[in-house]
Amino acid sequence: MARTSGSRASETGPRIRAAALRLFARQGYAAVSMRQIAAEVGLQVGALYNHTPDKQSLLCDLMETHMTDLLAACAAQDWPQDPARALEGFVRFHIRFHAARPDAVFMAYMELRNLAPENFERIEALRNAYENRLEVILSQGVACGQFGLSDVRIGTRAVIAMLTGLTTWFRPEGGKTLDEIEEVYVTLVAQAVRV
Amino acid sequence: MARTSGSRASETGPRIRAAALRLFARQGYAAVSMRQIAAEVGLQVGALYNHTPDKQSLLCDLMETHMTDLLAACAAQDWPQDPARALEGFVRFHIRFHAARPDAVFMAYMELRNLAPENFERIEALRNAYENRLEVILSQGVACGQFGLSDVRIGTRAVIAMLTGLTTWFRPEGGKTLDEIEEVYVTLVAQAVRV
DNA sequence: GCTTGCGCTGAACGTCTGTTCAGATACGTT
DNA sequence: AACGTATCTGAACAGACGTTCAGCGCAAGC
Repeated sequence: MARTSGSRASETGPRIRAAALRLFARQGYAAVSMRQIAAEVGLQVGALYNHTPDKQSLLCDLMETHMTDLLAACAAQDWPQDPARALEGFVRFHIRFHAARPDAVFMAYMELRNLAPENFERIEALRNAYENRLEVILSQGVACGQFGLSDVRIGTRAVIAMLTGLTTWFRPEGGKTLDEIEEVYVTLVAQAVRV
Repeated sequence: MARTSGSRASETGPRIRAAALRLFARQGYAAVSMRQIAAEVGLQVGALYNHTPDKQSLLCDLMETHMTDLLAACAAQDWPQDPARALEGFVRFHIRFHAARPDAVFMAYMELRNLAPENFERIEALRNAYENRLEVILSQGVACGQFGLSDVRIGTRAVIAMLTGLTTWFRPEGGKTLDEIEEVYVTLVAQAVRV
């Protein structure tokens, strides 16, 4: 046997990445084998290497794609000048974006340590660029006296952690809708930083 | 060759667990081999099995010990009746306890998915017992009108996430001391839940 | 309709995995 | 001083790992 009927690189590549993403998120990079990914897509192991140079690149590609998507979507928003409204917008944006792709978020969060050093640096830079968005909003709010935060850097990290933590327990079938949760978080964050 | 001079189970056991903890925290359970742990302690692989039935038990032991320590320390505190003061105490306790054992916290947070199902259930129950402490404080505060939280369950998780996230970026050699960070967090949390 | 080459299979590679065990040795006990 | 047990070494096990590659077949381009 050989080439399967209907096989095309333009479809197989994305299917491999989708399978890898799901498996990496659920079991962790180190615990997932290339054979497992291949089986999920319905291929033999060797075929994966027509679409990725190696396992590490697969992880790195997924991480970079996720972070790039995040930054692009973030940039596409129109951000209010008013810090309080910008902060509210950030909370809503973050929650919506992350709730829409739980696997990617979970993987991006957990698998940083499995990146080769040079890949890690690149991904971390993207992450910092995103967190910097929030930091700018908070520092503007502090500068104009709207926010009473005593340390912007710590505040930024605290808010990010609070928001990102949502993805570790939120399940669509749970009692609360995402809209309800969003409102709670908007209030929590707004109050936390108010003067 | 055989038994090494000065070898004793009462010392080797803890040394193995300490090495495993450090390695699991840094590289992840699945990425750490038994040979690696043995090398860290200065043993051959086989010797590990005098002290643990298998790799999974090693992980589970470490997780359970951590959670048990956490609950014991938490119970040993004397908690103020006043919800606002109890909340402040909880924040301080959580930060101090977790900052003192970063490896254990990181492992307990990241490796839940690598527990066998029956182990997972037990550990998760311990975790829930801890989070319940905070939930009780928050709901008491809401009940007596001190806190203006619109949803206690979501608020609990948000606060826990915010506090636990601290361990992913806090390094003792960083610019801020733990005391300074503690004060910022106390304020952030107090404001977030106030009416 | 023939040819080219992409994308697949199936098998193989060397290495590493967790775990077991016979044999050797140092320690605690007597 | 001699014994027995606790603890270690060193080697072995079967299976899984990431990666490579010769060979085959299908689809697209002429």
